[in-house]
Amino acid sequence: MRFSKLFAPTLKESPADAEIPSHKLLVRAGFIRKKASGLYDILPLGVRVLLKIEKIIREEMNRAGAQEVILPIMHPAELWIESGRWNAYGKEMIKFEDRHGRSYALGPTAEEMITDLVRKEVKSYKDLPLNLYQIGRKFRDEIRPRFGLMRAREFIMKDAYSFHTSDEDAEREYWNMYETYSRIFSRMGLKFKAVEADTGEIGGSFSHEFMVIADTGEGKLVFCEKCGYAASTEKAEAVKPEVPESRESLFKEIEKVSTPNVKRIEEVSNFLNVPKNNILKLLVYIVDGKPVAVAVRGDKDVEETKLKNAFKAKEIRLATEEEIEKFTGQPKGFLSPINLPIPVYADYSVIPLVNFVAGAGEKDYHLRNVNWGRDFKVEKFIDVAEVKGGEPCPKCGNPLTEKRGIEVGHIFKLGTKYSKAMNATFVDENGEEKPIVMGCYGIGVTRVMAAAVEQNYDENGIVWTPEIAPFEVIVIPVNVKNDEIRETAEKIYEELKNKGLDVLIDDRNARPGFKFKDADLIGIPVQVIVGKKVSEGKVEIKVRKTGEKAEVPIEEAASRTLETLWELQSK
RNA sequence: CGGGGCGUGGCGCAGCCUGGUUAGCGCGCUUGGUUCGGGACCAAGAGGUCGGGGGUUCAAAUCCCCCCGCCCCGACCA
Repeated sequence: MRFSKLFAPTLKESPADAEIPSHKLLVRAGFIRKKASGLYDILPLGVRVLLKIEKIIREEMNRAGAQEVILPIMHPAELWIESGRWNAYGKEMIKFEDRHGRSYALGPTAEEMITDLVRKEVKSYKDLPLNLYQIGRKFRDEIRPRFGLMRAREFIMKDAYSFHTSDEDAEREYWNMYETYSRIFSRMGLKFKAVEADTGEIGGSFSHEFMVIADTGEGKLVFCEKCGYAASTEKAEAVKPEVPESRESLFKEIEKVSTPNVKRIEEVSNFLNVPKNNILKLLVYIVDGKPVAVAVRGDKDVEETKLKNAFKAKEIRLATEEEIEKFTGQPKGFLSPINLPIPVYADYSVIPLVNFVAGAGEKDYHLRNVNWGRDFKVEKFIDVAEVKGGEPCPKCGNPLTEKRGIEVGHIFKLGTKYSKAMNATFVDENGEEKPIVMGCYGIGVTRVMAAAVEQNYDENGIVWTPEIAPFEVIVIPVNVKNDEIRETAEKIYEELKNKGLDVLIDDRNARPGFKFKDADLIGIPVQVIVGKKVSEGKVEIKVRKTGEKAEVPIEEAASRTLETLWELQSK
């Protein structure tokens, strides 16, 4: 490809509406343009990267035995009504009608569509197992699209669905996909972690998220360097503490203290000079319409996904101030677990607490030396606090490491949720009709592109790994008006193309500095710079990532470039 | 949905508070020339319904109201 013909409008300045590096750089370097909130034009450079990402995905999915299909983006409403998700999926789904008044949705995911296909065509155990995937656009009307490609309303996803005669076989495929995903992200040169995850809207029994480690990630994860345990904080389990021996003997008398206008844990801690971890934080949640009190240690945060799961609830939310007063008869900010008219569920972190501070149930007062069991009843101890770095690993006890990550892949073992709802069955060896057991597996293709940038950039621009770079090499003649330089560059360009590389030649009549800036910004991994030293028979090979330069004889330029790429890939 | 911010040539911004001639600046673009190893310089140009609508006023980019778009924070610590 010749740069003079390439539609890659680069910008000197970052767009005003971009916040995170991947968004700024992808726009600046001419990979994407915003069309509207959460909607992006993808320009040729962006398409090149996406195609490379898709190529790796296809190769690995095919190798794993999956087969590609293309399903409509327009989903008939009936299927979603049948699965019960037409309303359950909610406002995130874009719905519309055709001229006949028939309802459709723009597919946010395709369990219904694929299950419909398979239930019609698959009748016997002999047709199973089956793993079908597609790579295409998905639509989700996000509450708040943000961070460029990271959370867009239209995006490209690879979604795969597998079908099995048994739970065991579905599990086998689950791990097959786990391995496949690991290979996919490794091949892309990304630093990632597979973490145990919540199953969320999709449902199913267990799942893993593949997270690309990056500070700007929306997700948090913890992992154990020792035993390999890794989980999303939406899922990570806390170690259940022992009830302290003879704790009753330590109990002191409750003492009521005046705490005028002191509400927040931070304020209480300072005012009473008590560490946050000896204060009870009491929250009122509305769990599927019913109020419950949730107690956690003062220095902990409630992880709402864990809470939702602990109650097997459909919907949970914090109570409003009015609701709190209505259901508890106590003022917000001074809630006491004592004599609460609603049940108190306590997080594991409350178990070891003795003589702690809690609200007094009346304005401007707290209590010291409160003890669960003696002063109030705990309905049940549940694990609902967010696990943080430094806390013990639930598997081996080693302190956990905490990182932020971008979810680029998610695999689920679905079980029979959809096959039962949609009556997708097969006949087994004994002539018995059974529901098909399913799994599903997604990769956010456009998000991978953003995540890759988020993980690989510097002050000069993007630094692509060779595997997904839009071009593997750029040949830069520093002055195209100099015949010797131009001709040498053209020769090397042809040679590199003949070696099968994706190569760009910057044949623009521009100053060298201008070309260097663009090459760095776009992030092409290897630059072959053809300058004045051609007269001495030499050109320069520069590695974008490290800035290392090597002078090589013209004849070796192509082979040395190839070697350089090899080295970059093996790292 | 709640809160905050922004909207001025293609891009990034100033001007607005305190209304007053031709609405500025940098980048980019066009033409000519000089340059040519880290986003050159000189000269001459083109390009704007100041997001939209309504209002106040002799006069509105500027003040008021409504709407639209975009961004950020939040929808959590009782």
